[in-house]
Amino acid sequence: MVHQSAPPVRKSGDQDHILANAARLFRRKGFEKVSLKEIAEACDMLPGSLYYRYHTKEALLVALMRRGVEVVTEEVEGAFASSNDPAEQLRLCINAHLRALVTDSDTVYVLLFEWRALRPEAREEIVALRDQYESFWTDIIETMIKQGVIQKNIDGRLLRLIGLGALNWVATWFDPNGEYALDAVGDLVWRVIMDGVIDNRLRA
Amino acid sequence: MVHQSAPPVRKSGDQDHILANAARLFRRKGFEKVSLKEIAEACDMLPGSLYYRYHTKEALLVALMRRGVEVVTEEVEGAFASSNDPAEQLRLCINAHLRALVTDSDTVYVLLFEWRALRPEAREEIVALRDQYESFWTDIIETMIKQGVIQKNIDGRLLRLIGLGALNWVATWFDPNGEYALDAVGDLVWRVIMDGVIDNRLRA
DNA sequence: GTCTATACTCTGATAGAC
DNA sequence: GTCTATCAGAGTATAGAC
Repeated sequence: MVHQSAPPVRKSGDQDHILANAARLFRRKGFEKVSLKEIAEACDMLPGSLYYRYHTKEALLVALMRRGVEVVTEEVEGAFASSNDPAEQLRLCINAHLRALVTDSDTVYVLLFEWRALRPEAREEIVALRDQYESFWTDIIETMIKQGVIQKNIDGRLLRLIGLGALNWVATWFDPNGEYALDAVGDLVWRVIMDGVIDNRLRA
Repeated sequence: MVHQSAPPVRKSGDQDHILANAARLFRRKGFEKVSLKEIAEACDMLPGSLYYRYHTKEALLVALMRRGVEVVTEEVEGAFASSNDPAEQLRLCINAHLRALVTDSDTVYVLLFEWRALRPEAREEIVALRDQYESFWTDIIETMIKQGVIQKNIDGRLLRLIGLGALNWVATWFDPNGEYALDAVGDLVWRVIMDGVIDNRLRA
Protein backbone atom coordinates (compact mmCIF):
# COMPACT_ATOMS: atom_id res chain seq x y z
CA MET A 1 0.00 0.00 0.00
CA VAL A 2 2.67 2.43 -0.96
CA HIS A 3 1.83 5.15 -3.43
CA GLN A 4 4.11 7.35 -5.34
CA SER A 5 3.30 10.00 -7.80
CA ALA A 6 4.79 12.69 -9.97
CA PRO A 7 5.75 15.83 -8.01
CA PRO A 8 3.36 18.80 -8.02
CA VAL A 9 3.07 20.51 -11.36
CA ARG A 10 3.30 24.26 -11.03
CA LYS A 11 3.93 25.53 -14.52
CA SER A 12 0.74 27.60 -14.76
CA GLY A 13 -2.17 28.31 -16.97
CA ASP A 14 -2.93 25.50 -19.35
CA GLN A 15 -5.45 22.75 -18.83
CA ASP A 16 -2.86 19.97 -18.66
CA HIS A 17 -1.47 21.72 -15.63
CA ILE A 18 -4.82 21.58 -13.87
CA LEU A 19 -5.50 17.99 -14.87
CA ALA A 20 -2.09 16.80 -13.75
CA ASN A 21 -2.49 18.37 -10.32
CA ALA A 22 -6.02 17.07 -9.94
CA ALA A 23 -4.96 13.59 -10.98
CA ARG A 24 -2.15 13.55 -8.46
CA LEU A 25 -4.51 14.54 -5.64
CA PHE A 26 -7.31 12.22 -6.72
CA ARG A 27 -4.92 9.32 -6.84
CA ARG A 28 -3.53 9.94 -3.40
CA LYS A 29 -6.71 10.83 -1.52
CA GLY A 30 -9.59 9.71 -3.69
CA PHE A 31 -11.92 11.97 -5.67
CA GLU A 32 -14.40 12.67 -2.88
CA LYS A 33 -11.77 13.65 -0.35
CA VAL A 34 -10.20 16.30 -2.56
CA SER A 35 -11.81 19.74 -2.52
CA LEU A 36 -11.74 22.20 -5.38
CA LYS A 37 -10.02 24.61 -3.07
CA GLU A 38 -7.22 22.09 -2.70
CA ILE A 39 -6.87 21.57 -6.45
CA ALA A 40 -6.91 25.31 -7.05
CA GLU A 41 -4.18 25.84 -4.48
CA ALA A 42 -2.00 23.19 -6.10
CA CYS A 43 -2.37 25.15 -9.36
CA ASP A 44 -1.66 28.50 -7.69
CA MET A 45 -5.18 29.62 -8.35
CA LEU A 46 -8.37 30.27 -6.42
CA PRO A 47 -11.51 28.11 -6.62
CA GLY A 48 -13.36 30.74 -8.62
CA SER A 49 -10.76 30.57 -11.37
CA LEU A 50 -11.01 26.83 -11.58
CA TYR A 51 -14.69 27.12 -12.38
CA TYR A 52 -13.86 29.10 -15.47
CA ARG A 53 -12.34 25.92 -16.98
CA TYR A 54 -14.53 23.23 -15.44
CA HIS A 55 -18.03 24.15 -14.41
CA THR A 56 -18.41 21.14 -12.14
CA LYS A 57 -16.07 18.91 -10.23
CA GLU A 58 -17.36 15.96 -12.19
CA ALA A 59 -16.54 17.68 -15.51
CA LEU A 60 -12.94 17.94 -14.34
CA LEU A 61 -12.90 14.24 -13.52
CA VAL A 62 -14.38 13.34 -16.89
CA ALA A 63 -11.79 15.41 -18.75
CA LEU A 64 -9.09 13.72 -16.74
CA MET A 65 -10.42 10.27 -17.48
CA ARG A 66 -10.64 10.98 -21.19
CA ARG A 67 -6.99 11.90 -21.01
CA GLY A 68 -6.30 8.69 -19.13
CA VAL A 69 -7.70 6.59 -21.95
CA GLU A 70 -5.54 8.49 -24.43
CA VAL A 71 -2.40 8.00 -22.35
CA VAL A 72 -2.75 4.26 -21.87
CA THR A 73 -3.89 3.68 -25.44
CA GLU A 74 -0.90 5.51 -26.89
CA GLU A 75 1.50 3.68 -24.63
CA VAL A 76 0.13 0.23 -25.39
CA GLU A 77 -0.28 0.78 -29.13
CA GLY A 78 3.28 2.01 -29.32
CA ALA A 79 4.49 -1.12 -27.55
CA PHE A 80 2.48 -3.32 -29.87
CA ALA A 81 4.00 -1.71 -32.95
CA SER A 82 7.55 -2.34 -31.77
CA SER A 83 7.51 -6.08 -32.44
CA ASN A 84 6.07 -8.57 -34.88
CA ASP A 85 6.13 -11.68 -32.71
CA PRO A 86 2.73 -12.22 -31.07
CA ALA A 87 4.11 -13.48 -27.75
CA GLU A 88 6.61 -10.63 -27.56
CA GLN A 89 3.92 -8.12 -28.48
CA LEU A 90 1.86 -9.39 -25.57
CA ARG A 91 4.79 -9.05 -23.21
CA LEU A 92 5.51 -5.52 -24.37
CA CYS A 93 1.87 -4.48 -24.09
CA ILE A 94 1.59 -5.89 -20.57
CA ASN A 95 4.57 -3.83 -19.47
CA ALA A 96 3.28 -0.77 -21.29
CA HIS A 97 -0.06 -0.98 -19.50
CA LEU A 98 1.74 -1.28 -16.17
CA ARG A 99 3.97 1.69 -16.94
CA ALA A 100 1.04 3.89 -17.91
CA LEU A 101 -0.88 2.87 -14.81
CA VAL A 102 1.82 2.92 -12.20
CA THR A 103 4.55 5.35 -13.16
CA ASP A 104 3.82 7.49 -16.21
CA SER A 105 0.78 9.41 -15.20
CA ASP A 106 -1.82 9.54 -12.47
CA THR A 107 -4.65 9.87 -14.97
CA VAL A 108 -4.76 6.17 -15.79
CA TYR A 109 -4.95 5.24 -12.13
CA VAL A 110 -7.83 7.64 -11.60
CA LEU A 111 -9.54 6.32 -14.72
CA LEU A 112 -9.52 2.79 -13.34
CA PHE A 113 -10.22 3.45 -9.69
CA GLU A 114 -12.57 6.42 -9.49
CA TRP A 115 -15.36 5.51 -11.89
CA ARG A 116 -17.81 5.17 -8.99
CA ALA A 117 -17.65 8.94 -8.51
CA LEU A 118 -19.29 9.49 -11.90
CA ARG A 119 -23.01 9.96 -12.34
CA PRO A 120 -24.66 7.42 -14.62
CA GLU A 121 -24.54 9.59 -17.76
CA ALA A 122 -20.85 10.40 -17.46
CA ARG A 123 -20.10 6.86 -16.40
CA GLU A 124 -21.64 5.57 -19.58
CA GLU A 125 -19.31 7.70 -21.67
CA ILE A 126 -16.18 6.67 -19.79
CA VAL A 127 -17.08 3.01 -19.70
CA ALA A 128 -17.52 3.14 -23.48
CA LEU A 129 -14.04 4.63 -23.87
CA ARG A 130 -12.61 2.02 -21.56
CA ASP A 131 -14.33 -0.75 -23.47
CA GLN A 132 -12.75 0.62 -26.63
CA TYR A 133 -9.32 0.41 -25.05
CA GLU A 134 -9.97 -3.08 -23.75
CA SER A 135 -11.13 -4.26 -27.15
CA PHE A 136 -7.54 -3.71 -28.22
CA TRP A 137 -6.57 -6.46 -25.79
CA THR A 138 -9.35 -8.69 -27.01
CA ASP A 139 -7.92 -8.30 -30.50
CA ILE A 140 -4.43 -9.29 -29.39
CA ILE A 141 -5.69 -12.37 -27.58
CA GLU A 142 -8.12 -13.44 -30.30
CA THR A 143 -5.34 -13.12 -32.87
CA MET A 144 -3.11 -15.33 -30.75
CA ILE A 145 -5.89 -17.88 -30.51
CA LYS A 146 -6.41 -17.82 -34.27
CA GLN A 147 -2.69 -18.23 -34.81
CA GLY A 148 -2.69 -21.21 -32.49
CA VAL A 149 -0.35 -19.59 -29.97
CA ILE A 150 -3.08 -19.77 -27.36
CA GLN A 151 -5.25 -22.84 -26.98
CA LYS A 152 -8.54 -22.73 -28.90
CA ASN A 153 -10.56 -23.75 -25.84
CA ILE A 154 -9.57 -20.69 -23.81
CA ASP A 155 -12.21 -17.99 -23.40
CA GLY A 156 -10.36 -14.95 -24.72
CA ARG A 157 -12.65 -12.42 -23.08
CA LEU A 158 -12.34 -14.04 -19.67
CA LEU A 159 -8.59 -14.30 -20.05
CA ARG A 160 -8.47 -10.58 -20.84
CA LEU A 161 -10.55 -9.72 -17.76
CA ILE A 162 -8.34 -11.80 -15.52
CA GLY A 163 -5.09 -10.60 -17.03
CA LEU A 164 -5.95 -6.92 -16.93
CA GLY A 165 -7.24 -7.42 -13.38
CA ALA A 166 -3.89 -8.79 -12.31
CA LEU A 167 -2.19 -5.78 -13.90
CA ASN A 168 -4.58 -3.16 -12.54
CA TRP A 169 -4.27 -4.37 -8.98
CA VAL A 170 -0.51 -3.87 -9.15
CA ALA A 171 -1.23 -0.15 -8.83
CA THR A 172 -2.49 -0.73 -5.28
CA TRP A 173 0.76 -2.14 -3.93
CA PHE A 174 3.64 -1.36 -6.25
CA ASP A 175 6.39 0.78 -4.82
CA PRO A 176 8.86 2.23 -7.35
CA ASN A 177 11.50 2.13 -4.64
CA GLY A 178 10.59 -1.36 -3.53
CA GLU A 179 12.20 -4.69 -4.20
CA TYR A 180 10.56 -5.39 -7.55
CA ALA A 181 11.26 -3.78 -10.88
CA LEU A 182 8.06 -2.99 -12.73
CA ASP A 183 9.16 -5.02 -15.73
CA ALA A 184 9.76 -8.01 -13.48
CA VAL A 185 6.14 -7.86 -12.41
CA GLY A 186 4.90 -7.61 -15.98
CA ASP A 187 7.20 -10.38 -17.13
CA LEU A 188 5.90 -12.77 -14.47
CA VAL A 189 2.30 -12.03 -15.44
CA TRP A 190 3.25 -12.67 -19.05
CA ARG A 191 5.07 -15.86 -18.25
CA VAL A 192 2.24 -17.25 -16.15
CA ILE A 193 -0.27 -16.45 -18.84
CA MET A 194 1.85 -17.81 -21.66
CA ASP A 195 2.73 -21.07 -19.96
CA GLY A 196 -0.81 -21.36 -18.67
CA VAL A 197 -2.59 -21.03 -21.97
CA ILE A 198 -0.02 -21.92 -24.59
CA ASP A 199 -0.99 -24.61 -27.02
CA ASN A 200 0.54 -27.87 -25.79
CA ARG A 201 1.62 -28.79 -29.30
CA LEU A 202 4.07 -25.89 -29.15
CA ARG A 203 5.52 -26.98 -25.85
CA ALA A 204 9.18 -28.00 -25.84
CA MET B 1 -18.96 -2.59 -14.09
CA VAL B 2 -22.07 -4.33 -12.85
CA HIS B 3 -22.56 -4.51 -9.11
CA GLN B 4 -24.90 -6.68 -7.21
CA SER B 5 -25.37 -6.93 -3.53
CA ALA B 6 -27.44 -8.56 -0.86
CA PRO B 7 -30.84 -6.87 -0.36
CA PRO B 8 -31.25 -4.34 2.48
CA VAL B 9 -31.10 -5.82 5.93
CA ARG B 10 -33.94 -4.59 8.10
CA LYS B 11 -34.04 -6.98 11.00
CA SER B 12 -33.29 -4.42 13.70
CA GLY B 13 -31.12 -3.72 16.66
CA ASP B 14 -27.88 -5.63 16.62
CA GLN B 15 -24.57 -4.41 15.33
CA ASP B 16 -24.41 -6.88 12.46
CA HIS B 17 -27.53 -5.24 11.14
CA ILE B 18 -25.84 -1.85 11.05
CA LEU B 19 -22.61 -3.19 9.58
CA ALA B 20 -24.42 -5.11 6.85
CA ASN B 21 -26.38 -2.05 5.75
CA ALA B 22 -23.31 0.17 5.87
CA ALA B 23 -21.28 -2.34 3.89
CA ARG B 24 -23.92 -2.55 1.19
CA LEU B 25 -24.04 1.23 0.83
CA PHE B 26 -20.25 1.67 0.98
CA ARG B 27 -19.81 -0.93 -1.70
CA ARG B 28 -22.27 0.65 -4.07
CA LYS B 29 -21.45 4.32 -3.61
CA GLY B 30 -18.09 4.44 -1.90
CA PHE B 31 -17.45 5.40 1.72
CA GLU B 32 -17.27 9.16 1.21
CA LYS B 33 -20.50 9.40 -0.73
CA VAL B 34 -22.57 7.69 1.94
CA SER B 35 -23.84 9.87 4.76
CA LEU B 36 -24.59 8.68 8.26
CA LYS B 37 -28.16 9.82 7.72
CA GLU B 38 -28.39 7.40 4.84
CA ILE B 39 -27.01 4.50 6.84
CA ALA B 40 -29.31 5.29 9.74
CA GLU B 41 -32.32 5.33 7.43
CA ALA B 42 -31.39 1.95 5.99
CA CYS B 43 -31.38 0.64 9.57
CA ASP B 44 -34.69 2.34 10.45
CA MET B 45 -32.90 4.60 12.84
CA LEU B 46 -31.94 8.23 13.14
CA PRO B 47 -28.38 9.54 12.93
CA GLY B 48 -28.26 10.25 16.64
CA SER B 49 -28.90 6.61 17.45
CA LEU B 50 -26.14 5.47 15.17
CA TYR B 51 -23.66 7.51 17.16
CA TYR B 52 -24.49 5.51 20.23
CA ARG B 53 -22.85 2.48 18.60
CA TYR B 54 -20.09 4.13 16.57
CA HIS B 55 -18.77 7.46 17.72
CA THR B 56 -17.23 8.29 14.38
CA LYS B 57 -17.90 7.32 10.82
CA GLU B 58 -14.40 5.91 10.59
CA ALA B 59 -14.97 3.68 13.64
CA LEU B 60 -17.90 2.14 11.79
CA LEU B 61 -15.71 1.48 8.77
CA VAL B 62 -12.98 -0.05 10.91
CA ALA B 63 -15.45 -2.39 12.63
CA LEU B 64 -16.74 -3.38 9.22
CA MET B 65 -13.29 -4.08 7.88
CA ARG B 66 -12.36 -6.18 10.89
CA ARG B 67 -15.44 -8.23 10.14
CA GLY B 68 -14.36 -8.44 6.49
CA VAL B 69 -11.06 -10.05 7.44
CA GLU B 70 -12.92 -12.56 9.61
CA VAL B 71 -15.34 -13.43 6.83
CA VAL B 72 -12.74 -14.05 4.14
CA THR B 73 -10.39 -15.86 6.52
CA GLU B 74 -13.09 -18.27 7.67
CA GLU B 75 -14.18 -18.93 4.13
CA VAL B 76 -10.70 -19.62 2.81
CA GLU B 77 -9.53 -21.65 5.78
CA GLY B 78 -12.64 -23.80 5.50
CA ALA B 79 -11.90 -24.40 1.84
CA PHE B 80 -8.30 -25.29 2.61
CA ALA B 81 -9.34 -27.89 5.18
CA SER B 82 -11.64 -29.67 2.77
CA SER B 83 -8.84 -31.27 0.73
CA ASN B 84 -5.38 -32.73 1.19
CA ASP B 85 -4.07 -32.28 -2.35
CA PRO B 86 -2.05 -29.07 -2.61
CA ALA B 87 -3.23 -28.20 -6.12
CA GLU B 88 -6.84 -28.85 -5.22
CA GLN B 89 -6.47 -26.86 -2.01
CA LEU B 90 -5.24 -23.93 -4.07
CA ARG B 91 -8.21 -24.22 -6.42
CA LEU B 92 -10.68 -24.36 -3.54
CA CYS B 93 -9.08 -21.39 -1.77
CA ILE B 94 -9.15 -19.31 -4.95
CA ASN B 95 -12.85 -19.93 -5.34
CA ALA B 96 -13.48 -19.31 -1.64
CA HIS B 97 -11.76 -15.92 -1.83
CA LEU B 98 -13.87 -15.02 -4.85
CA ARG B 99 -17.07 -16.09 -3.14
CA ALA B 100 -16.32 -14.08 -0.02
CA LEU B 101 -15.42 -11.04 -2.10
CA VAL B 102 -18.11 -11.10 -4.73
CA THR B 103 -21.21 -12.82 -3.43
CA ASP B 104 -21.16 -13.68 0.27
CA SER B 105 -20.80 -10.34 1.91
CA ASP B 106 -20.10 -6.72 1.09
CA THR B 107 -17.64 -6.39 3.94
CA VAL B 108 -14.77 -8.04 2.08
CA TYR B 109 -15.25 -5.76 -0.91
CA VAL B 110 -15.19 -2.71 1.35
CA LEU B 111 -12.12 -4.06 3.12
CA LEU B 112 -10.21 -4.28 -0.14
CA PHE B 113 -11.41 -1.13 -1.88
CA GLU B 114 -11.98 1.50 0.78
CA TRP B 115 -8.73 1.49 2.74
CA ARG B 116 -7.87 4.97 1.45
CA ALA B 117 -10.70 6.35 3.58
CA LEU B 118 -8.86 5.40 6.76
CA ARG B 119 -6.60 7.74 8.63
CA PRO B 120 -3.03 6.53 9.04
CA GLU B 121 -3.52 5.03 12.52
CA ALA B 122 -6.57 2.99 11.58
CA ARG B 123 -5.03 2.10 8.25
CA GLU B 124 -2.07 0.60 10.02
CA GLU B 125 -4.31 -1.70 12.02
CA ILE B 126 -6.32 -2.86 9.02
CA VAL B 127 -3.28 -3.36 6.83
CA ALA B 128 -1.80 -5.54 9.57
CA LEU B 129 -4.95 -7.67 9.61
CA ARG B 130 -4.89 -7.91 5.84
CA ASP B 131 -1.25 -8.90 5.85
CA GLN B 132 -2.13 -11.63 8.31
CA TYR B 133 -4.77 -12.95 5.94
CA GLU B 134 -2.42 -12.75 2.98
CA SER B 135 0.29 -14.60 4.85
CA PHE B 136 -2.06 -17.56 4.70
CA TRP B 137 -1.65 -17.43 0.92
CA THR B 138 2.07 -17.09 1.19
CA ASP B 139 2.08 -20.27 3.27
CA ILE B 140 0.10 -22.18 0.67
CA ILE B 141 2.38 -21.10 -2.13
CA GLU B 142 5.62 -21.61 -0.23
CA THR B 143 4.46 -25.08 0.75
CA MET B 144 3.77 -25.89 -2.89
CA ILE B 145 7.23 -24.66 -3.80
CA LYS B 146 8.82 -26.80 -1.09
CA GLN B 147 6.84 -29.79 -2.27
CA GLY B 148 8.08 -29.20 -5.79
CA VAL B 149 4.61 -28.59 -7.19
CA ILE B 150 5.61 -25.05 -8.10
CA GLN B 151 8.98 -24.31 -9.66
CA LYS B 152 11.70 -23.31 -7.20
CA ASN B 153 12.67 -20.27 -9.21
CA ILE B 154 9.25 -18.60 -8.86
CA ASP B 155 9.02 -15.67 -6.43
CA GLY B 156 6.21 -16.85 -4.14
CA ARG B 157 5.43 -13.42 -2.77
CA LEU B 158 5.17 -11.86 -6.20
CA LEU B 159 3.03 -14.73 -7.41
CA ARG B 160 0.70 -14.17 -4.46
CA LEU B 161 0.42 -10.45 -5.21
CA ILE B 162 -0.39 -11.09 -8.85
CA GLY B 163 -2.80 -13.93 -8.16
CA LEU B 164 -4.76 -12.11 -5.47
CA GLY B 165 -4.81 -9.05 -7.72
CA ALA B 166 -6.44 -11.02 -10.50
CA LEU B 167 -9.03 -12.27 -8.01
CA ASN B 168 -9.70 -8.93 -6.35
CA TRP B 169 -10.32 -7.16 -9.63
CA VAL B 170 -13.04 -9.64 -10.46
CA ALA B 171 -15.20 -7.76 -7.94
CA THR B 172 -15.19 -4.72 -10.26
CA TRP B 173 -16.80 -6.47 -13.20
CA PHE B 174 -18.41 -9.71 -12.12
CA ASP B 175 -22.16 -9.94 -12.61
CA PRO B 176 -23.87 -12.84 -10.81
CA ASN B 177 -26.48 -12.84 -13.56
CA GLY B 178 -23.90 -12.59 -16.32
CA GLU B 179 -22.48 -15.18 -18.64
CA TYR B 180 -19.79 -16.52 -16.33
CA ALA B 181 -20.21 -18.71 -13.28
CA LEU B 182 -18.00 -17.53 -10.44
CA ASP B 183 -16.33 -20.92 -10.19
CA ALA B 184 -15.48 -20.77 -13.87
CA VAL B 185 -13.57 -17.56 -13.24
CA GLY B 186 -11.71 -19.02 -10.29
CA ASP B 187 -10.95 -22.21 -12.16
CA LEU B 188 -9.40 -20.31 -15.06
CA VAL B 189 -7.22 -18.29 -12.70
CA TRP B 190 -6.17 -21.54 -11.04
CA ARG B 191 -5.48 -23.25 -14.33
CA VAL B 192 -3.41 -20.38 -15.68
CA ILE B 193 -1.38 -20.21 -12.49
CA MET B 194 -0.87 -23.96 -12.25
CA ASP B 195 0.18 -24.44 -15.85
CA GLY B 196 2.24 -21.27 -15.66
CA VAL B 197 4.32 -22.19 -12.65
CA ILE B 198 4.16 -25.96 -12.39
CA ASP B 199 7.46 -27.76 -12.25
CA ASN B 200 8.25 -29.00 -15.73
CA ARG B 201 9.38 -32.36 -14.40
CA LEU B 202 5.78 -33.02 -13.44
CA ARG B 203 4.43 -32.15 -16.85
CA ALA B 204 2.74 -34.97 -18.78
C1' DG C 1 -9.03 34.84 -17.23
C1' DT C 2 -8.51 35.49 -12.52
C1' DC C 3 -9.98 37.39 -8.08
C1' DT C 4 -13.34 38.63 -4.16
C1' DA C 5 -17.09 37.62 -1.68
C1' DT C 6 -20.69 34.96 -0.63
C1' DA C 7 -24.96 31.83 -0.99
C1' DC C 8 -26.68 27.54 -0.01
C1' DT C 9 -26.49 22.79 1.12
C1' DC C 10 -25.02 18.92 3.44
C1' DT C 11 -22.17 16.60 6.68
C1' DG C 12 -20.34 14.61 10.84
C1' DA C 13 -21.02 15.20 15.37
C1' DT C 14 -23.07 16.72 20.11
C1' DA C 15 -26.31 17.52 24.12
C1' DG C 16 -29.98 16.30 26.55
C1' DA C 17 -34.98 14.65 26.90
C1' DC C 18 -37.45 10.40 27.16
C1' DG D 1 -30.84 2.80 23.64
C1' DT D 2 -33.35 5.80 20.74
C1' DC D 3 -35.18 10.34 19.62
C1' DT D 4 -35.22 15.61 19.00
C1' DA D 5 -32.90 19.51 17.94
C1' DT D 6 -29.12 21.73 16.60
C1' DC D 7 -24.14 23.27 15.78
C1' DA D 8 -19.99 24.31 13.51
C1' DG D 9 -17.53 23.53 9.52
C1' DA D 10 -16.71 22.35 4.91
C1' DG D 11 -18.15 21.77 0.33
C1' DT D 12 -19.70 23.08 -4.37
C1' DA D 13 -21.00 26.54 -6.89
C1' DT D 14 -22.28 31.50 -8.35
C1' DA D 15 -22.17 36.62 -9.32
C1' DG D 16 -19.81 40.31 -10.47
C1' DA D 17 -15.57 43.36 -10.06
C1' DC D 18 -11.18 43.92 -12.18
